[in-house]
Amino acid sequence: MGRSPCCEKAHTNKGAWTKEEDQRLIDYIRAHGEGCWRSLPRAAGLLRCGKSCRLRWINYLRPDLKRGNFTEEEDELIIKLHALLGNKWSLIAGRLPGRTDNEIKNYWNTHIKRKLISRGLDPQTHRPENNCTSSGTTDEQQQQQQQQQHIQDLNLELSIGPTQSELTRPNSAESRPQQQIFAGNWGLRGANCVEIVPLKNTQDISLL
DNA sequence: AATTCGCCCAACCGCAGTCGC
DNA sequence: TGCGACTGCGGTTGGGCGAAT
Repeated sequence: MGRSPCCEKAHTNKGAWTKEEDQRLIDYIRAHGEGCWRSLPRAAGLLRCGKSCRLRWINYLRPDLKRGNFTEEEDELIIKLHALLGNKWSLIAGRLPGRTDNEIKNYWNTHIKRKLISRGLDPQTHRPENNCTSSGTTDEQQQQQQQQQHIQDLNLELSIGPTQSELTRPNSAESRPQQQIFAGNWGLRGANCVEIVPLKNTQDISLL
């Protein structure tokens, strides 16, 4: 027996949202707030599953969303955060007000990946793709190496502590050794990565 | 003008974590 | 303590659209 489906698929709409559906969702959330996604579609009179409503709200309808192109500063910040956190899009989005994880993920896959490749860097590891280059490095390559060195110089040190619920639950957090990821001056607090905290100094990531 | 190609992004899917009973 | 329900996340897909031919 597999897990039960998140919703009754036979009676739900799929695909692009209509303006009317958007408006219903906005009206409902304005009146009742976010949450209870499972019961929201029925309460709001939408033939959608809760997951779909949540995604639509978070990625498209939320009033605090910043639409439009990413700035050069945002680009660099995403690159730094990705070097720090990997594909933790929700965490990265948390440091970019008005941007969603989906938006950043898409932007990464369509723009930044290519940007890094053109700099000769591996998009996943942020290291030079071809480290067996022979003699005669160009200025551009030297620049790339300096940039890579800059990322490595961040002296990243992440520490992951217990979540709030773990802290309040007996026999959980205190009985478990603290997990640490030595990745720089930034610590991740909570398994859900609720916040990123500076551990020593922040001068290398002044944008954060 | 018609067709093809490639890019972009909204939306879906499956999994894992968390919560409540 | 175990289990089911619910939520959130990351990977992937596919439709729309503009550029190229």
